[in-house]
Parts: sequence; structure tokens; C-alpha cells
Amino acid sequence: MASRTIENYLKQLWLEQQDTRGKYVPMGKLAALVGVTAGTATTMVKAIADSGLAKYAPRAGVRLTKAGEQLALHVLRRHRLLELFLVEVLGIDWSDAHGEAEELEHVISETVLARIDSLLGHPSVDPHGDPIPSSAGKFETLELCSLAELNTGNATVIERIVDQSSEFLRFAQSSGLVPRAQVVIEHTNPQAGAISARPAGKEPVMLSMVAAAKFLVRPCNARRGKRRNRRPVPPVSP
Amino acid sequence: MASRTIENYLKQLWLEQQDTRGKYVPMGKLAALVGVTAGTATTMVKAIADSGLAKYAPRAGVRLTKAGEQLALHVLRRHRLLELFLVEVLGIDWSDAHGEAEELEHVISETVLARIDSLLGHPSVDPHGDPIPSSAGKFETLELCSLAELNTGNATVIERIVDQSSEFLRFAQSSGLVPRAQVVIEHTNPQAGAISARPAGKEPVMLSMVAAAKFLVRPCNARRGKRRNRRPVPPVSP
DNA sequence: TTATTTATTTTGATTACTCAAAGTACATGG
DNA sequence: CCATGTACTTTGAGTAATCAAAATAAATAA
Ligand SMILES: [Mn+2]
Ligand SMILES: [Mn+2]
Ligand SMILES: [Mn+2]
Ligand SMILES: [Mn+2]
Repeated sequence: MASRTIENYLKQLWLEQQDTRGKYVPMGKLAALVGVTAGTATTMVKAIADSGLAKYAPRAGVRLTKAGEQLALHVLRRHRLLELFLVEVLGIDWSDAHGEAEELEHVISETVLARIDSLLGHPSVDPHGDPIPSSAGKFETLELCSLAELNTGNATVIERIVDQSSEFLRFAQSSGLVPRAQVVIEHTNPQAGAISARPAGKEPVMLSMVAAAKFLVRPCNARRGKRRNRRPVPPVSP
Repeated sequence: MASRTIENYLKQLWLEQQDTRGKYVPMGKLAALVGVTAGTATTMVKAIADSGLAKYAPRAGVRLTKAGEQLALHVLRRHRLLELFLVEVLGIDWSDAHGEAEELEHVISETVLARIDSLLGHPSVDPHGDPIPSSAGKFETLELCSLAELNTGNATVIERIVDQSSEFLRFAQSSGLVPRAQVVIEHTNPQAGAISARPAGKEPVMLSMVAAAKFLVRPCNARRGKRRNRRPVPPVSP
């Protein structure tokens, strides 16, 4: 069994290598994500590679093997099911669930996880709209675009929020910008780099393009003029 | 914050020193309970003593200080609330709950614990009938006697079971000898060192005195003739 | 191309926990 | 009062994870 330290490395690696088909994750990046020095990451990655869970290319970076991906997906499944459980069953605040799950994901047994899963009705997304991998390690992502890509007058439903920081989540919740909320784009101002979005039954909210890009929505009908190459897979978060 | 290793030492120490007012717990005993060699226990206990959580007397043993007791009681509270939660909310098997809680007790946050506590309605005993310390670290024990101390014809209610091993718990459950179950003593045979107990609506069960002593009951009216000094506090289990 | 900056790796040390085995204290029983 | 066995402590060594700082490689700028 992988230690909790290694589980964390694997999960961060998976999240990071998701969008970069085939590219290696640089050591510095991984170190920052896990929260250790680069030297520590190098040492750990070599150990992980020795156990067959990753491929390590000195001075280039690291990438999970199939085995490593499977293990990472199981950790991710535990994490996201736990997040949903904490929010839905225990009433833990949305913005705190992530931190709690970060610890629990390493100690929960398969038995308990299975009970949680069935208690929640085998859900497919966590409280942030992030997809939950199946127990077989299968993982599906919807094609979504973000609030930043919509024009004035468009109406959509928020499906997913790709920022786990409690501050941002608290802001999102207090504005009414939560998964499953209907939203209308009131104004777009490309010059100012900002838009105004109004969640159904709430006050309009000003969002910078950076902030707007964190809200993934559906349907994604009307595209802004300049867009040509839609991003293939949205950035993924724990 | 105490590491999970130290939390385990503290909890075992507390359970062990409960009934022995003032006596020191010998190193060998503690080592066996925690599952390490005697040398390891000695080293750890010296560290624990240095941090003020226990008093260590070489060649005599170790005893928790007030501070150590408080910490131990918080771990015990987490353990027992989790056991009840696993059984009541998640439907985990009675006999598995202990092992699961043994891990979870070290990672659950105060916030999550408080939610669990209120979800369960601030319970006072865990699934084995063991009392749950209050969040302030207060701890109450009922005066109970055991099935082994009753005479033929006596009827009582099982309040508590003082053996956490899954095998014993599975046996107890399948026999109907669970907390809150009504039981009648059908026969006592001091010569054979065995009794026969019949749970309401179930078949009678043969129990050795050792096994019978693991079921604590109430009311405790009729005492066997030979008993004079009733045990002050019953043995405690995690 | 050479020099400088930046990213990465290596080295040496530290902390927490553990065991095996050697050494020491002590109760006990002759 | 010595001899011995048992319980306990000490010692030496190992594993997992970490950091700070020195060494190295690669990318970039001059
Ligand atoms: Mn984690
Ligand atoms: Mn999430
Ligand atoms: Mn434990
Ligand atoms: Mn218990």
C-alpha cells in the first residue's frame, strides 16, 4: 500500500498531467503542489518511479504510469466522495470540505467508502462539480466552457468551479455562483477585462476574466467572436 | 499536537490505568497493548514524559498526568463517537467499527466531530455500551456487574460489552447478546464454570465464566453468595 | 561563443518511529 | 545470601520523509 505521502504525490501528479497529453511534469511544479522543497520531490519521485508508479526523466520531469494513474484515481475518488459526504450528510461548509477530505482520503477503508457511495446514491460529481472517478478507476469529463467565453445576454447553468481555495468558494457561495445555479450574462466589457453575471434571484456580480474562467457552464452555445480553438479538457481540481 | 503514535500510547495508557487507582502501568503491558517491543515503549514513554503528559518511573512503570488524561479522553471521545457513527449512520458492521475508528480517530477534525456528535443527538455510549467522554473531557461510568455474577432465574438488561475483538462481537451479535437486550439466566453451574443465558426471543447460550464476565448488566440486584468486594470500576475497553 | 541565470540534483543532516540484541536491575527461591 | 529468570533499559542500526546548502546541467542573455 502506498503511504499517504506517496498518495498525495500521485494525486497532484495526476491533476497536473491531465491537460498536458504526454508532457512531463517538472519537478519544481510538483514540489510546489505537494508543498515540499524541490530536492525532496526529486528524491521521492525517484522512489515512486522505482516502484513502477511513474516514469522519471532527470531534468525533464515525471509522468505517471498506467499503474500510477489508477492509484491516483482511487485517491481522487476517495477525496471527492468524501467532500460530497461531508457537505451533504454532515453539513460541513462547502469551503472547508476540501481541507477535511485532504486528510480523510488516506485513512478511509474500502468498506466505509462503499457505504458512503451508496448512501449518496453513487453520485457522479462532487460539491464543486468535479467528476468522481468510478470504483474501477474510470473517469469522464464533460466538455464545458467557462463564463468568460459567453456573450452579453447568454443564459447558462454553472456545472463546475475550478478553484478549491476556501476564500474563493466563500465568495462564490455568497454571490450565488454555485453548481446548478442559473446565470445570465448582463454585460461584457472586453476592454476592462470584466463581465457582470446575474445568478437567478440574486444581485449581479462583477467578475474579472480570470475569475469568470473558474466557472464552467453548460450549455455552451454562443461563443465570443475571437474564440477558435476551444480548450480540449478543462483544468482539473482536487 | 500529539502525533497519532502518541495518541495511541495515551489512549491505551488511559484504558489501562483506569481501574488501578494510582498504580503505574508496567512497560511490558503498555508495549503489548500498543503493539511494539518493550524497548520502543520505553523510549516513547520517556519522550511522552518529557512533554509533560505522563510520569515515568524507571523499572516501575508509567502513569498519565492530568494533561495526559485530558488528551487521552479526547482521543477516546473521537474513537467512540466515530464507532457509533459508523454503525448508526453508515451501517458498518458492529464488529468492524472498532478497527475503522482506530484509524479515523487521529484525523477527524473538531468541526467534523461536532457535526457527528449533534447528528447522533449527543449520545452517551458507543455501540458496545462504553461511555463517551464529554467534549470537556468529563467521563462517567455506571456501576455495573456482569452476567457471571448473577444467579439462576435472574433477569437483566445488557448494558455494555468489554471485548472489542471482532470474533467475540460477531459471536455476541449472532447469539443476541447485544447492548439493551433483555437476558434471563437459565442455569448456573459453578462446578463446570459455566452458565446458560437466554436473550429475549432467542435460544439459550452457554457461556464460560470468562465469557460471561464480558457482559455487563443492569439492574444488578441479586448477587451470588460468595461475592463480597464488588469490583469498584469495571474494566474499560476502547 | 562565453557568461549568467534558473531549474534540478546531490549531499549531509535531522526528526519520528521502530526493532534486535546486549546489558542491567530485581524479585524469588533455594 | 548467592543464583537465576524475568522485566526492563540501553545501544546500535534502519526506514520514511524532510530541509538547507552545495554542485551541476540547461536555458538564456550578452
Ligand atoms: Mn491528502
Ligand atoms: Mn473537489
Ligand atoms: Mn488509533
Ligand atoms: Mn468501543
